[in-house]
Formats: sequence, C-alpha cells, structure tokens
Amino acid sequence: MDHTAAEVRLLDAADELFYERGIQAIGMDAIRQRSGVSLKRTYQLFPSKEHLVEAVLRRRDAAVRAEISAYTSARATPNERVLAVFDYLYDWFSQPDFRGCAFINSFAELGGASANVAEIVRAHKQAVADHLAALVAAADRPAPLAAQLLVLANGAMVTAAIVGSPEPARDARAAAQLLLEAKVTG
Amino acid sequence: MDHTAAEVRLLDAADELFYERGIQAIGMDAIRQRSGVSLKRTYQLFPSKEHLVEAVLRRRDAAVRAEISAYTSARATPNERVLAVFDYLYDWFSQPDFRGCAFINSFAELGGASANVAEIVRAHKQAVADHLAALVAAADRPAPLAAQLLVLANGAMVTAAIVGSPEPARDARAAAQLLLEAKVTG
DNA sequence: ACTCGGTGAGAACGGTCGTTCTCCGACTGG
DNA sequence: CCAGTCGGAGAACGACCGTTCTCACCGAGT
Repeated sequence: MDHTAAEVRLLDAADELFYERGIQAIGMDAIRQRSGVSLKRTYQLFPSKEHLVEAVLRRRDAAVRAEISAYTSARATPNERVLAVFDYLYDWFSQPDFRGCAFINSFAELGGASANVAEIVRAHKQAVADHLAALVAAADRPAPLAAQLLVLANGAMVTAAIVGSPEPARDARAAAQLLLEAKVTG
Repeated sequence: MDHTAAEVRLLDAADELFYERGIQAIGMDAIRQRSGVSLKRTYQLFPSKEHLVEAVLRRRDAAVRAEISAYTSARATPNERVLAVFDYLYDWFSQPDFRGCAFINSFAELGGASANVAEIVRAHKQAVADHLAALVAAADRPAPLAAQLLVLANGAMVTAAIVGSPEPARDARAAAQLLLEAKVTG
C-alpha cells in the first residue's frame, strides 16, 4: 500500500466515522482500525487529528459540490435546475445512514473551538450559495431568491436529520417552487 | 445556598458553557468553577453529566417556547403573528454571543450517541412545529405551510450561525411572507 | 460541650485520548 | 548473504475526563 492509497483509505475511514458518530467521539485508534493504516503512517500523512479533520471536510466539500452540479446540470430548463437541488436533497435524505449535513454538524461541534473548521464550513456554504445564485440568475429571477433557497436547503438538512424523515426536502421544494413562481410576477 | 439555588446556578453555568463551547468540550470542573457548586453537590442533584445535559436542554426548551409565544402573541393580526417568529429570530441572531440553535448543535454533537438527547431535540422541534401549525391555522392558511415555515426557521438558525450574520432571518422572513401570500390564492 | 449528618475542597481512580516511542520483522541494494 | 532503512504492531506517555473518596469542618440537636 503506497502513500496515496493509505491517504485515500484514511480519508474514507475518517469521513465515515466522523459522519456516523461525530468528530470528538472518534479516536485515532478507531480510524486506524477501519482504515488499516498504522498510526505511524497516519501521522506521517496528517501531522495531527485536526489536519485529518480538515482534509476530510475539504474532500467532502469538493464531492458535494460536484454532486450538486451533476444533479442540476442534468435538467433541461432553468426552473427545473433550481428545483433539482431539492430532489438531490430528497435522494440524499432517503439514504439509511443519513445523519444530517457533515458541515453543519462539524460546525456545531467544533465551530466554537476551531477557527479552521469554521472557515471551511463557511466557505462550503458560500460555494453552495454561489451555485444557487448562478442558477437563480440563469432563471432570470431576482438575486435575493438565492439566499432564500440556501436557507431552505440548510433548513431541510437539519429538519430531516432531527425528525428522521426525508419529507422536509419535499416541503422545501414546494416552498422553493412557490417562491420561484411568486418572484416572476411579484 | 440551598438545593434549589444550587440547581439554578448549575443549570445556568452548564447552559452557558455548553452553548459557548459545545457539550463534550466542557468538563465537570469548568461547570463547578463557573457555578460555584461543589462536585459533591452537583452529583447529588444530577447523578451524571448526561442527566445535567438533559436538564439543561429541557429547561431551555421551556424558555424558548415561552419566548416565542410571547413574541407571536404580542402581534395583532394572524399574519403578523406568523411573521413575528422571524423577527424573534432576527433579534436572537443579533445578540453578540449567538452561536446557533442549542438543540440543533446538541443533536449534531450527540444525536448519534445519546438517544435521550436526540429525543429531547426532536420533541422541542415538534413543539415549535405545533406552535407554527396553530399560527398557520389561525391565519386560515393551508396546513403544509407550517412545515415550510419550520424548515425556514431551522435554516435561518444554521445559516446565520455559519455566516455570522443575522441576515438569514430577514431572508427567511421575506420567503415566509411570499408563501403566506401565495398560499391564500393558490 | 458533644456528637453527628452533611458539606466543601480537592485528591484519587480508572479510563480514554492524541501523540510518540520501542522493538521487531521485512524488504532493498550490493 | 548481509547492512541498513523502513513500516507495522502495540506499548508508553502525559493530559484530561467523569466520577468517587478522603478528610477536615460546620451547624443542629441534646
């Protein structure tokens, strides 16, 4: 197993464990056990747990953004592309291991203690907001709608996690559709 | 200091510390230091840290619900009562020590590890949802609007915490107003 | 005055965590 | 075949946590 493979296994294992049980609840030994990478190698690749946490979040940021882009760009009309965001959320929330948004959870757990984590989370949400703004602009809707859609998406994530149901994605989608229509004539 | 006073000081101290820095990051010694209540007394009143955490969340649940009720019932018309929820959020988000919703944060930190915490958070959000449903019914709006308002409120809380600005409350309020109007004719 | 239940301050205990170190076996180049 | 480097397994370390214990002290009842 070369360094690249070890890094991938570490990031995979840490991402799964952090998401399932939270960051502080996972010890480095659990990551070693799931990844099969020794502690020595782990600390060569990531000099501290915080470095590993940040790398996990950065990789997930790229993955989530790519997934959202794939979902939205697969739709034909600008309106459908906006609403596709909430279809993406519904599919995600329906997965049995869904436990909320990893960025929101990480911010809740460490945002007060780690400025780096807080900044990564902020940048991720800003990137999603930028994507939404582009979709809104392409649909010729007023710019403030993008901020409202971001609130709806974040709200759907936390509400679905807490109530344990994917339905909030439908609620958010219905609200988004009404806002999309209201804005066109209002 | 009698038992009642000690309990209040403990709950005050724990609530502040948990909210500021997260639950797992706070040791019982920090709570003793801020509250001035000895460890022995603390463990007489709350047999474990988890008991204390649950008591803190339950007390905050009652306080938040009372505050929302006070805010909404102070308005004259049913429509204004619905929108008052988002004015409440704006005032809350504007406080300098705002760090998101304690229930959402606790769920993110412990929802996977503590079924009791998860249930208290779920019950709190359900109570807020019930309150919103009553406001929506009083305004003669269709019931599904309540679920959309809950998503907007939860989304405003996490978005405001992450971006460090109270503006998401305004975004959510504008969306709520449009939904309130759209639903009346749709 | 003298017990005595209960208190506070803080040490102690067992466990876990992040991180480092030790030791040993395995591979490499000659 | 061998010296030397590397990596793995896991012990070790120091710190901290939740919880309990020790012990000296205080106030109430007799």
